[in-house]
Amino acid sequence: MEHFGDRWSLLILRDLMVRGYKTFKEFQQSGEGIATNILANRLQRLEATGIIFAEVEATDGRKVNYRLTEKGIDLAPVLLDLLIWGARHEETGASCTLVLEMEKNREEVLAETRRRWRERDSTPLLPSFDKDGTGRKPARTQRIEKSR
Amino acid sequence: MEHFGDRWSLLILRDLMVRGYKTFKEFQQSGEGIATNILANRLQRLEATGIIFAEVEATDGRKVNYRLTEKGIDLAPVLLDLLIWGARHEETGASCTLVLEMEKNREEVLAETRRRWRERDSTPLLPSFDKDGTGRKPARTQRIEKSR
DNA sequence: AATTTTACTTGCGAATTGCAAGTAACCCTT
DNA sequence: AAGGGTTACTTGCAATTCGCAAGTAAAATT
Repeated sequence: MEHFGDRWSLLILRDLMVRGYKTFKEFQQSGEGIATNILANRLQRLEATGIIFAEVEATDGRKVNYRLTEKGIDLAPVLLDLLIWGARHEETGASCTLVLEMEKNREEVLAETRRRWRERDSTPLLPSFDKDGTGRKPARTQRIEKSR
Repeated sequence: MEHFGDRWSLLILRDLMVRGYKTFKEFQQSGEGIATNILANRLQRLEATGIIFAEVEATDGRKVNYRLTEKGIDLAPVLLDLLIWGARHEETGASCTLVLEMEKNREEVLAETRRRWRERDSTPLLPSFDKDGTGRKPARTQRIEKSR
């Protein structure tokens, strides 16, 4: 529990899980403006506690991709519940209705999230975080809903 | 999400929800040793964001009981998932097996937790936190399990 | 009336954080 | 193959926050 007792660790995990961020630069530019020394420190700590791990990208030796370990993937329920709570009680801009839809399909969404992280598919969980205009679908959540 | 971005807020909420703590003094003596000025500040912040509220005890004008609002009660799933994650991946002393039992009865445990908080019954959710020797049962979790 | 209990403040040194700048390795272009 | 750009950090310092010890005020107990 003490791993999340700071301003940034939870936000980094959210970016990792919900948005599809992987690299130092992506986290750094993630809106809230984390200082680079703090970001480096938090990534180290999360790695030291076995929640994430770093791997150098094969095609580009500069880039380090941060990914969730199994221990990190197991935090998915926590993050999802936080997302749901935020959607219900805070104004999170858009995507409230989508998140609250997810609540009904909690187990399916979690299974899909876990599956995607295991096979290193880091498509954003929420479409509002897919701002690059590629139009990728955000996790097939609608499809999941219908397939019950 | 930024409400929990510090070392103590989550711990206070855990004490409030899982242990049955209500008063300033209980939080202060809660093991980890929070400074009184920080505790006062965090209680104020949690109250300002509508997660808890303070009420003076009727029978003793000195005591202030901190209680969860509906918004705070809605954080129960997050805390439960954190508890489960901790039981699985960290050494939490005792009660690991009990917490992992709760995972199977997630909905029942949550319903019971919400019910108890609504009617202001602050019996500790976990027996390891009932150290006063009164021998009160810790939330009837066994009973819940059998009543499926 | 005096002491104790409870819930806080206040002041100050210590630790943490944020900001700006710098560095090193790697890639890409010419 | 040399220069410039990109990525992932580190370093130094100022500003904020935190932690500790002590103090205060109101209510209860003796």
